[in-house]
Amino acid sequence: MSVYDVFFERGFIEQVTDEGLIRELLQDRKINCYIGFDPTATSLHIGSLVPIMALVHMQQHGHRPIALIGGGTGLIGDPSGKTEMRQILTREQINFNAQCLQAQLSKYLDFGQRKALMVNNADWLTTLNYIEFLRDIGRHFSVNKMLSAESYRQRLEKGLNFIEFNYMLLQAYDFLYLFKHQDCAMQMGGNDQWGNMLAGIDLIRRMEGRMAFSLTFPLLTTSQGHKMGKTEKGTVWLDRGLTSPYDYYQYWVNVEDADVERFLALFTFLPMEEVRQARMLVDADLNMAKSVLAFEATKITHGEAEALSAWQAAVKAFHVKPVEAALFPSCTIPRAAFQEEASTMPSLTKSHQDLEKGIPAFELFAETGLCASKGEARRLIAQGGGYVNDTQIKVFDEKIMLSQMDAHGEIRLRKGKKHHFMVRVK
RNA sequence: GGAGGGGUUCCCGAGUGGCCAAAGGGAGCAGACUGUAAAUCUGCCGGCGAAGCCUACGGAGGUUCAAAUCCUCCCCCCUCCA
Repeated sequence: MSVYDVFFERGFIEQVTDEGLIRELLQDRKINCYIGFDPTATSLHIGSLVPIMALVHMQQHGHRPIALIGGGTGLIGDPSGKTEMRQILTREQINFNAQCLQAQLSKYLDFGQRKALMVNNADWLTTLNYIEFLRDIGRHFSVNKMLSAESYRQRLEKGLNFIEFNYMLLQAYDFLYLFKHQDCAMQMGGNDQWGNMLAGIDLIRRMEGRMAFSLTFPLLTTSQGHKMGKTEKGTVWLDRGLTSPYDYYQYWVNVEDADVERFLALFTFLPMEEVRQARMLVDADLNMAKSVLAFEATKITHGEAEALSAWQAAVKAFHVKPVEAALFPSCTIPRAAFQEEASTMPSLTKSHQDLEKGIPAFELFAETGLCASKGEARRLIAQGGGYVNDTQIKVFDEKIMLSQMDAHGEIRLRKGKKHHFMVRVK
């Protein structure tokens, strides 16, 4: 089974330039294939997981993935799919971000023995000579054609800066560069990159007289139409420092019913026969599939140990039904109820004396970060959303006392149904 | 370069001297109902607090008892013309 078949049955493919040829290519040869990642932050988020998984699949099938960090194009800003010009980051920021992303990608891909490559387009883009570039590369681009590209057309309504207008040329040049220097025959990426990819293929044909290929992934939205990963508030990062493994796990557990099967296919390596089992589960039983999804996804990003801890914490906090042995047999999630006390719930340590005096509940909620401010904590408690050890807090300044500590020296706080926090007493 | 129109709280978007911490929608959070789901209904949704105070309407000044609202200068964006 070729990686193309894998992509196909797992729902990775949105568009391809030439299905027949790409199918053959991936079946008959081992190729080099690249995806670009923008260094706009120190970490990638869930939105980048589809491309990452795609590269991992490529590698598993013996192809060589090339992860391109857009250290050079990041200086420009990609207008595709954006309604406004992106904020331009400084060179230092971009460089720093690029380093972070490199480290992050190493967790998914094996870069040893050139089994995968990491390149940064700053290496070749920042030394370009403007006049030469215009003469050699720019001459192949028709402005008329560029303006008709969807990615630019949207922006023409609101205004498009010249700097961004050049983005397509640079990305096309990237492809050409990798085609020539790394024998890279295919580019993959989100569907919003389609126009840019075609520009690269075009450029390669004009300048090298040879054929290159591209494949795009669907732009993931939840079945509610919300985009995944990147929201102002709830960005789910791949970096454990920005989104804890526990929260990461929780994100997947809370996925909408309608998305479970699709996400199992995209974000885990479970065999498709098992993934399809999700379809048989209805109502509350579907939560078992969500546990499996969360466990496997967390395992891939944070490792098995973290996935286990996150699962334990979830079992402890919610009354989770264990996943039946017959379901998803390839998944390594524990099948029995979990006994021991162990938790990766976010926690905080308070001193014995503080609790002897008692801490007003709203202050503690604000301090733990469960609430963003004391005002928010008051409102939360007033509305009945604050709990200590599963008991609803009645008054906003109710004192949290030492007497509420359990045998393990812990006091559990809860905001609503889903957000838990552990206060440890020292 | 010229003319016109804009920049409002996380986003969209009302507001043109006091009734404005600022309508409405979205997003978010909580409650009810549930299955840690969705949908629906309800409440909340700048900060600190008892009242009240502070911080906010692109930036800096000014007028006024009082300014998101008026004036001056500056920055940025859009449209049309060159």
